[in-house]
Amino acid sequence: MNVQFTDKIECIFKHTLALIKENGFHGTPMSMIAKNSDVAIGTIYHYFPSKENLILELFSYCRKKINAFIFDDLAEDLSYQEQFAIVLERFCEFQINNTDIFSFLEQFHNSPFNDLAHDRQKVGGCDENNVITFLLKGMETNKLRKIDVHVMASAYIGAAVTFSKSVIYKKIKYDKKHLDELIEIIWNGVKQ
Amino acid sequence: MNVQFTDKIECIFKHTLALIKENGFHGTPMSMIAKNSDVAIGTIYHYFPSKENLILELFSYCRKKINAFIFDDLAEDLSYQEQFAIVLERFCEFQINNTDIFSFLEQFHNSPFNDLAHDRQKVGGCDENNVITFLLKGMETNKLRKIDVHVMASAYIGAAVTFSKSVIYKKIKYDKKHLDELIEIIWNGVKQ
DNA sequence: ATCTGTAAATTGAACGTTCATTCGGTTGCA
DNA sequence: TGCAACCGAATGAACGTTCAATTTACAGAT
Repeated sequence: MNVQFTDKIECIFKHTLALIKENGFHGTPMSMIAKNSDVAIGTIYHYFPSKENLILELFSYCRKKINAFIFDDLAEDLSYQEQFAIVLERFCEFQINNTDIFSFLEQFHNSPFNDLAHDRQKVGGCDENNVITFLLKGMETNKLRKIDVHVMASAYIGAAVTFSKSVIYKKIKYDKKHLDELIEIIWNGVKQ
Repeated sequence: MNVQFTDKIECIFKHTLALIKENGFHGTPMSMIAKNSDVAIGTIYHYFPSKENLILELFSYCRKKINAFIFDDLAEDLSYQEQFAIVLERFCEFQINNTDIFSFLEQFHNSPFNDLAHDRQKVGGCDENNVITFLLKGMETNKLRKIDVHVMASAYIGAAVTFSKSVIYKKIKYDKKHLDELIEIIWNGVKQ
């Protein structure tokens, strides 16, 4: 299967995300994906051998997007604490501005599809290795307390995921004040 | 619809949970629920007008269970900090020991069913009001910092949910040491 | 430029399966 | 006797997938 994304495949991905956010996995038949993407059903099956494979490829596509957004161009010259805040902020920002991807990833993680994804290295839709590596670096340089890194990652990512959901469901307004409060809670909890 | 749970309805609920955890919403037909519960399909439709209604009632059932487990008999004579730790611990313990309920609630929250649940008061499957009330009490008595209570709830519940997932997916061993680390992170982050 | 042959892309009607739901009938109990 | 609980084969709609046919893309030959 071809994996450099042509316009057509990207188009199918985008409409699939929108439909799944609206109707869930089961609620979005291939026929609807085809219609919304302005292609025939046969075309989708030309690129993806099955619906399951489409979902799996879509998952991989989403994961690349979120990881690139969070970790690409992470200014190495900033202090660790500043980077710590930026990663959390980008994480929330991505989820809040890409609710269809966020919704898809959440559904994916809590479905049997999750077992089919070969690489199980993930927390909250984001490639876990990047987060773990980042936190370990903080421990080695004595910026963070030395505790189990997966426990720390739970607090870090878990807070971000739930905060984002609260914003999306309108329980929290997304502004700098609230974000800074969240970052401060976590930083106070994990700093050396 | 009758809502005092007979043995039969409880049996249907239990098997539905197990099946949904294994196969997801779409992967569990009514016929399979009937077979595993040792009743006829017609019997299920005698108690529930539709599959959707069954899911909705099941959601309500699960929510009552988790709330009762966490907040019933919460010793009022303990210090606030001790209660803070116990609520978090019970939250994690429930999820880890009831993975089928946890899995169902996670799927439910990230599906279109969620929009059908009338009362949207929830964080991480647990009735939000209880958590919010508990945290507000901590602020009023100067045990907790006075920041937006929903932000604090994000950190509190989010950490617990993600921690539980990490335990379930075997990234963290569930023992007192790890749990205490998690509690300490959050407590350090929010204490006055 | 024009033609030609081949492979890739695209189409959508048709197929077979699965599933939620129905309903006419049976059992058990008050 | 009546009513609620219970049964499961039958129904019909929805869905994933197939495939034979058609169009497009394009390289090489003229």
